[in-house]
Amino acid sequence: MAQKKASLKVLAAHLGLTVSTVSRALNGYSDINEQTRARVKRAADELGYRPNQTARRLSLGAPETICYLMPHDANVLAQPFVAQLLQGLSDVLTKRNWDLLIGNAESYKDELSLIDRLVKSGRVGGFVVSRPLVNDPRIRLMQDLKCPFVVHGRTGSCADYAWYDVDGEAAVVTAVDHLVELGHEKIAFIGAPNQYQFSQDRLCGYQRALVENGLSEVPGYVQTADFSDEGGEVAAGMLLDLPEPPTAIICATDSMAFGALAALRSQGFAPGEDVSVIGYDGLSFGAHTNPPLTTMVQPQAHAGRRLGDMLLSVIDGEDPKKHQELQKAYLVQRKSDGPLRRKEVKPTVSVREETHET
Amino acid sequence: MAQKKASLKVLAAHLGLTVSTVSRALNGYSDINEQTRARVKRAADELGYRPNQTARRLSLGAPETICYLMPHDANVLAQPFVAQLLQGLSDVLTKRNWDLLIGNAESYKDELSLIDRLVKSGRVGGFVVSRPLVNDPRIRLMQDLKCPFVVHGRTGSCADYAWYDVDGEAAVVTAVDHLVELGHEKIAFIGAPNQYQFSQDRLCGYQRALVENGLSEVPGYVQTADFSDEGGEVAAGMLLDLPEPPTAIICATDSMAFGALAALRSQGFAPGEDVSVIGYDGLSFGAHTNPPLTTMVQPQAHAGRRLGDMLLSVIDGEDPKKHQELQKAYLVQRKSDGPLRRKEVKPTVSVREETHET
DNA sequence: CTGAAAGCGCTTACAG
DNA sequence: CTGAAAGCGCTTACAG
Repeated sequence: MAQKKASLKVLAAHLGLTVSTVSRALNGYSDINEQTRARVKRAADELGYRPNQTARRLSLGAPETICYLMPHDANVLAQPFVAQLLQGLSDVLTKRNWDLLIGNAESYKDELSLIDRLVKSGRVGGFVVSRPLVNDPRIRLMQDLKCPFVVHGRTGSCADYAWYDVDGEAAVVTAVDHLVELGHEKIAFIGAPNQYQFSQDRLCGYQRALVENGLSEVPGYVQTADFSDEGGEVAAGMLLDLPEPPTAIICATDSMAFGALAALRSQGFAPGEDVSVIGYDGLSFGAHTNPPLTTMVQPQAHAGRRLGDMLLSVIDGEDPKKHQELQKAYLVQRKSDGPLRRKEVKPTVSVREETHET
Repeated sequence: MAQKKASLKVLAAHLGLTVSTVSRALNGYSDINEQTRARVKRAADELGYRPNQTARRLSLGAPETICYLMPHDANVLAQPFVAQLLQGLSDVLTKRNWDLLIGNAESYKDELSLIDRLVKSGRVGGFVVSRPLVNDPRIRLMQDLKCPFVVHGRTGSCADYAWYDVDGEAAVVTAVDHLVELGHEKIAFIGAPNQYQFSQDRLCGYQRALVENGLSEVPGYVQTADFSDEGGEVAAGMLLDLPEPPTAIICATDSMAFGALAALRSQGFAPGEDVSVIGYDGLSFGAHTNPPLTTMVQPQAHAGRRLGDMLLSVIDGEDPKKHQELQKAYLVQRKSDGPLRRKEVKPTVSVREETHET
């Protein structure tokens, strides 16, 4: 077993050199005799020396650490992207020997003070923030603090900072166009809470696509729900209770679409036949719903790595405006969409009970 | 806006005191005049002073940071518990002003060197490790390094360290008993890769329950698959191809159960009627499968907080053996289980195509 | 090419 | 009750 603490001092004593020579040898300074450097490196290996990062960072005046701000607003379980994002971020940071910190607060207010503390206490050199609000106080704070950051998503005005996003507006246009091609005209939309920019984007896509397809918006066809399946179920229920229920429903998230499918089935409609449903996210789990969910897939396998690269670039002093990346979502057709049934849609099957969690 | 750097030195100069007095005033030392302390605190507030944690930690010789080792073995997306766990951990740590670091490696080998580096470089004072192997080299390493840790799960010999686990053996016994009550005798088991201790535990539960119910193990009734739905689907397919296919299948994870449901449907069996399926995890998403999945629910809402509390206690010097906690899983019945059909099970429905992701 | 020294921003015995 | 000083383990000008 290696003995407890292998510091520069110990190494230096062991080698009959000074701390400063050892440090420079290890850090690749060119003014060190190559023979000396080799001796130092070997000794460092033998003693299992690992430079104390705390001391190093204090000396450098750089925390070499970035923080991922965990989404706290909604059910975290409905956000399977988090683990994947963290892996990608971590991959990028580990190569530089930087650390990835988790920032977690219970409210936006707490989150602001967390950010302030992390920056002013010198613990963090940059942030990644997901799913921003239309007008996001966290972003304003980080700008005030002049702390580098990159946004996973965008806000209303996103010209001045680095971001990585998927084009939600275009994606929903794609979904509407697809439904129109299938003959649908009564197309409804279940949106996410409107404080989120992505909710706005997706809603805009819906509205724009209606116009482009010469359809007019039917009162009551736009519902808003929280991210959960229950939210989607309730909202879909409202749609079905309308005097003229829609023949197709687009949901702003897959979770909500799961709920919409449940609502349809429990009222005796066959999703994908009587009423089409299209989700948004591309959760792999959607392959297992009843019927399997047609959805707009977000290509987010690389989001974490891209965000990490962008943030490191910004920290290195590059212009954040040069790091803005918009990805496209694409339609994956499973079984929850289908051609319009020309006859009037009425529940024909007997109403089945579906089990849901309490 | 607060001016850039409010250090102890700046504060002290501002107040006409020394750094050491200011430091002690802020840190609640009793030998400070209360009036002075009040002055200092007010000034600190006004200047937006936040103690530099890097310096503090260097001085204290304690990183005040713990690391969560991300599972890297399987599809991270199939591990929705990660985000929840991180939140719980973070909650506990934030209160103490400790940091939560993410450790991520691509292999166990890399992970070992990561652990070594994090400990020896003084960046981390403890670890949380999930889903241990039967004989886990990470645990041995942390023990060798004398670095505090807590295990989310257990290994074969778990007497000497702190852990938090759900009793997988008991859970599967519950599942088998339930199926036996429903009249099933031909009960199969799809296990997870056997290097994981939890796989062993759940398999043991299956075998023990068979014995306790006077059933004998049928050759081919135990399949092993990776965590994915595809794995479960393939394994279930093998079971159905047996000369005497089972009438009930228990899966070691919900993901695998999703695949098993798909396999059954694609071969024309009605899950929950022709063949019962019980999963393990309690993913809320299981309410949306076809049919909704009956499953053993792990109560893991508090896992993160408990693990955090335990780790902090161990770091504080408490005996790890005193921090071992075994939770019970419970059965949530949805629609994928049902009474044994006494007649011979044959696919009667025409074979339907199910869509899966590529 | 190597060494002696100052400094990063804290904490904490030790004086007075 | 407050101050002067040493130390945590590094980095990095500055000498020689």
